[in-house]
Order: sequence, then structure tokens, then C-alpha cells
Amino acid sequence: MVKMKDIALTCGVSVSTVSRALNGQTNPDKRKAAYIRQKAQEMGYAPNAAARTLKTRRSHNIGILYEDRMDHEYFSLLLNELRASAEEHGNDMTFVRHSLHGEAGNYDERVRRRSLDGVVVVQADFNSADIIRLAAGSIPTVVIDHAYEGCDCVMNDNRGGMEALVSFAWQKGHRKLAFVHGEDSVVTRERLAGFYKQCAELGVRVPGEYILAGHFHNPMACAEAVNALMDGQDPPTCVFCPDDFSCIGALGALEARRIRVPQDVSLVGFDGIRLGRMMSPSLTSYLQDAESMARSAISLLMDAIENPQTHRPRILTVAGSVLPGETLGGTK
Amino acid sequence: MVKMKDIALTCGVSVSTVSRALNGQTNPDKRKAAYIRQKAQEMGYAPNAAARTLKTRRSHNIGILYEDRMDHEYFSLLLNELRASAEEHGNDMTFVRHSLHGEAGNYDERVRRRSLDGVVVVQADFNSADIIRLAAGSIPTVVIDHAYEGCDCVMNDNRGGMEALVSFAWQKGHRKLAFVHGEDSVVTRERLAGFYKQCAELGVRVPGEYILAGHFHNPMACAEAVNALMDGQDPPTCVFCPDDFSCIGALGALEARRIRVPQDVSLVGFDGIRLGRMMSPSLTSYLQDAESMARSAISLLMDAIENPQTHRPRILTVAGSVLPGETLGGTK
DNA sequence: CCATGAAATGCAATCGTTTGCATTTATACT
DNA sequence: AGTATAAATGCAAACGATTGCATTTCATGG
Repeated sequence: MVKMKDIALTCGVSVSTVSRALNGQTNPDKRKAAYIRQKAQEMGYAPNAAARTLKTRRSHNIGILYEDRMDHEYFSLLLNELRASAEEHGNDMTFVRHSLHGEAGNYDERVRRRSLDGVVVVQADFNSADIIRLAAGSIPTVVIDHAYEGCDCVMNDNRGGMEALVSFAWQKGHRKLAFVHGEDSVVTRERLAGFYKQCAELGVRVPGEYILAGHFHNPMACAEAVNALMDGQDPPTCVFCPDDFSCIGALGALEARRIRVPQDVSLVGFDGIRLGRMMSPSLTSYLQDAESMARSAISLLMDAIENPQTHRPRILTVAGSVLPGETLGGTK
Repeated sequence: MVKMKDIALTCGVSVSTVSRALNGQTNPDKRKAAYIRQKAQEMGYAPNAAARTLKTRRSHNIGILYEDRMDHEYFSLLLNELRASAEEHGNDMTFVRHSLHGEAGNYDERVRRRSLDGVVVVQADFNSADIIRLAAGSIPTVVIDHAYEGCDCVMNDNRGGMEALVSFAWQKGHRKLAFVHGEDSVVTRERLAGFYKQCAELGVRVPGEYILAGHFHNPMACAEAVNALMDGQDPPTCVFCPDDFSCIGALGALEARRIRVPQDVSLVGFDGIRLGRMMSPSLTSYLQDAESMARSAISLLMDAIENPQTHRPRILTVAGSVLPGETLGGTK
């Protein structure tokens, strides 16, 4: 493994000079610096990140906290954009371990151990003491799709998205709107708020039995909820699902009952996954702008890392867009 | 940031003793070691990975090389299982950067820079000189779904899977089997081999026009190919697609032509994505055993890392299973 | 030609661990 | 009790970079 010392030897200069030449300092004069850089290149030099981190206390490596399985397209996309954005800022991306040999996690400890410059919390149990401690601590942290007091957050515009979807359904003539929502969380509360607000705005009455608790990313739970809705006295004409994946469960449930979508009942998802556009009937959904969210998150994080004294935590909301599809039709 | 020196001071011992106590060496006697460990815990000590890496040349961090977007469920699953498996072996997982500030990648250099103990190549341009250099180099590397001479590889049983699918369709009465395959690669060649072999075995004639080149994970390309097949003189009764996602494109194309699936034409995918089971008609597919593949890959990698002298590269094949679905029906 | 100041360079300490070797302390045996 | 032996401990040198400070080099102007 070639190191600065080797380069110094070959070039007949000191290690300090090599360091300064390679790091683009002003000191070594241009010709010599260029020469050193060329030699370094030729010799296949790669700076040792561990040594650099040890000395400078900057690892140029950011942590990604992702507890769940990575089979949710929205999160996969987010993850990918985060990585791309991190790379653009010259950072690597390391997963922060959840558990090690079965023992539960102490995220703060793991981040310090690897000298990570900051962390993006993509998906986690937001009520766990461990995450809360991390968010409240002094390590630069950006949380996605959850809001903590005094911590940087980037959220999809769940409220606005829901409002837009409700309006969209209303324009198509729907007046009986049901909402199967996901687990209690900031996301769910925002969507509920948007749903209620827009219904109120449009003068749509929402009977209590039209609001059901389901689960995110769980087609079976959504199917059950839809069955319950259809068994009710006065079934809705349009059902909003927790997400696209769940929506597909709803689709299956309706089909099993010989209820046609969208002729008899319309369905609306959330996320805007690619498959939703390909399948038939295509899903009506809300496309979250994962790329924009990721860029914002990394921007916030970089600012927190580079300007720790002036940085003030912010909560950013990123708008998406309604994605029209065949599951939402007009009413008779 | 509390370090060994601080613990040493509080405990009235030397740094070496702290180090040995914490690393479970035999040296310090049990009582003292326990005391030191307890103090360390109390003081919130986290070992500095950078320092340790610098000294020991082991980072306990493995690289993941993933060039493409992470929106392919099979790869997402694989990635997740790799991470879980890596963690079980006490390793973190860091993405190996693809490009930095636009400049193309030199993977070898990036791996050395971070002192990564090894790399898992999940998805990459297997023909690029850069990947080939990495696979041929001395850094422990495991490649997934591609075969390099003298390098550890873990492959899904593409050949066997294809054979099983062909048999399955044959049992259902299909005799006109078409295959839209993905980009040229080891995976595609294996699947083609399996397809031809099993057809030959069963005495099924395969006209040249039944074999079409498509693309992986590209529903539109697959739809086009299926259209071409249907426009032919003697359309097949069953079409094998490059993967489930593409298969959905085929489904759409057939629907657009008012060809019913599976009554008129059957479809078969590959991957076994979860959505395929939820949607309607559900997809007939081949479920790749991502968990098993990931575990094998990490096992191989750990062996290569820990026993560099005795380790001999191997090519492992992991079998999956046929996933019956509604897109494959019997023939009249 | 020499004094002067700026630019270039090198020296050496440091970051937090690990570890071989020397030294101290404890243990056991005669 | 004295000695041989083993266990425990500490010292100090790495690992590969960065950087403040001292020193050298060099160009410039008087």
C-alpha cells in the first residue's frame, strides 16, 4: 500500500510537502506540486481515510439509519438519491447498524465509533428512546418523514398531497370518501389532517366508519379494511389507501367480491411506485419527490456539519404531485 | 469523546491494560477487567474505528458495489440480506462510490482508501475494465450473478430455474414456448441454456422467432417483444419474460390487444417479487432465494478475508423455486 | 552585495489504538 | 523462606496522515 512517505522518498521531498501538494494547499510551487501529484498518480496512491479521519476528525462518511427491510420502493428510491447526493458532496454512505449479535442498538455509540460526520434517519421506530436521543444529541442528524423538535427534518407534503387527492376525487364526482390510513405517525396524522380539511373545505361529510386504521405496506390489512367498508350500510365510492402496495391488496379484495374498479368503486394509493403505472388498472396515486427530498436532506446535513455554530435546524416540506390512474373513475 | 486514556486515568491503570480488558484478552485478571469494562460502559466509551483500522489494517467494514438505481426489488432484498448478514459477522456496510464529482470510478482505489476488508459486487457493468480489475485483484471480492474466473461468485440457479419453469409450462400443456430474454450476460446465457435444454429434453421445437432479445426491468421493451410475437405467423401460447417487472409490461400489451391472460396466452416472469403475488392476475415466476444468496456471499467473503492464504475462490449456485400464479394456465 | 520579507519546506507532535518486549507482581513448589 | 515460573502490567513504538512552528530558500530593492 503506497503512502505519502513513499511518494516523499521518490520525489525527494518531505511528507509535509507531499501532503500539501496533494491537498491543493498554496504552499508548494505549482511545478513541484504538479510533479508530486503526477508521481502519486503513477504510484497508485490512495489516501488512507482512517489516518485522515483520526487526525482531522472528519470522516467524509455519513450514516444512513434504516431499520426495516428495503423492499419498499419509495424508501429504495430515497436511499438511492441520498447516496447520489452524498457522493456529490464527496461523502461515502455507511449503514448504521441496527443490531449486533442480537443486542439492541445504541445508535449514538455506533455513529461515534465510525466517526460519521452526520446521519440521515430514513426509516426507524420514531418513538424509540434510542432514535430520540440521537435526534436530540449533538451529532448532525436529518430525519426523513418525521418531525422532532429542534432537529432537521425533511417531510413529504403529506397534508397537501392528501388534500390534492381529495380534490381530485371530488372533481371526478366522488362524495363518499373513505380513508384507510397507516400506523399512527406524523405521516398518518398529516394525511388525516389533509383529508379532513379538504373534505370540510368541499363540504363533504365524513362518517366515522369511513376512517379505518390499516398498516403501511400491507396489502392484506388494506384488503380487510376495504371489505369492512363494503360490508357497511352505505359503502363509499372512493377509498384512499395507506400506500400503493396496500392499494393493490384493496384491488384484489374488490375483485374477489366482483366489484369493478373504477366502475363501481374507485381506489387511490400513495407513493407513486413505478409498478402502479404499469399494471392494469393503473393506480391513481401521489408521487412523492424522493429525489428532491434526498437533495434537501443532504443539503441540510452538510450545512449542519460544516457550520455547526450558525446552523439552525429546519423542517422542510417537499411537494409531490397527483398521479392520475385508472383506479379512479368518475361517478355515475 | 471519551477515549481509552480517560478510562485508564479513572481506573488507575495504563492504556494497554484498558485495551486488553476491553478486547477480552486473557491478560488482565477477571475482576479488574470487569471493572474496567464497567467503567468504560459508564463513561460512554466507544472505540475509535479509525484508530483501530489504522493500527490493525482491518476495518470491519465491507463495501457494497451497486451501480444502478435501487428500484429493483430483487436487488433491494439482496442488499438488505447482505447488510443483515454482514452485521451478524460484526461488519458495517459502506457503499463504494461510483463516481465522484463526475469523474468515473476507480473502485480498487476507493476500496483501499476506506480500508474496506472486502467487497460484494451486487450490480455493475461486468464488462468494464474497472470491475474486472477489482475482481482479479487481491482485495477479497464476491460477485453476485456473474462469473469471473478465479473470483468468488454466488449465482442464482438461472439455468435450473428456467428448466423448472419450462417443465411447469409443459405440464400445463404448453408446446409453443417463447422466451424474451434480457441483456447479454451470464444470467441471460444461463437462462437461455436452461430454456433450450429443457425444451430439447421435452421434445419441444423452438422456432428462431420465438427467442427475442429484450431488456431487464423494462416493461416497455417486453411489451414490444410480446407484440412482435403476437404479430407472428404462429404465436406462442406461453411467453417467458426477463423478469416480473417486464412481465407486467407484457401483461399490459396483451390486454391492450384484448388477448386474455391466461386463457389465450400465458405469461411467466422471473424474480418472484411480492407485488406479483398480490396483483391480478398473479404472476407465475421463479422466486430467487435472496437471503440464501446473501448469506453465502458473506460467508465466502469472510473466509476470503480471514483465511487469505487457504481460501480458494468458488462459484456457488443457489436454487430458488417455481412460484405458480394465475398468468400461467392450461391450454385448450 | 547585503538586508529584508515572503514563500517554500521540513521537523516533530499529534490523532486513538494495538502490541512486542521489558518489567513487575502473584503463584506454586521445594 | 527462597526460588522458579507464570501471569499481569506498563512502556513505547508503530499505523498514515495533518499542521503549527521553525528554518531554509529565494527574489527584491536599496
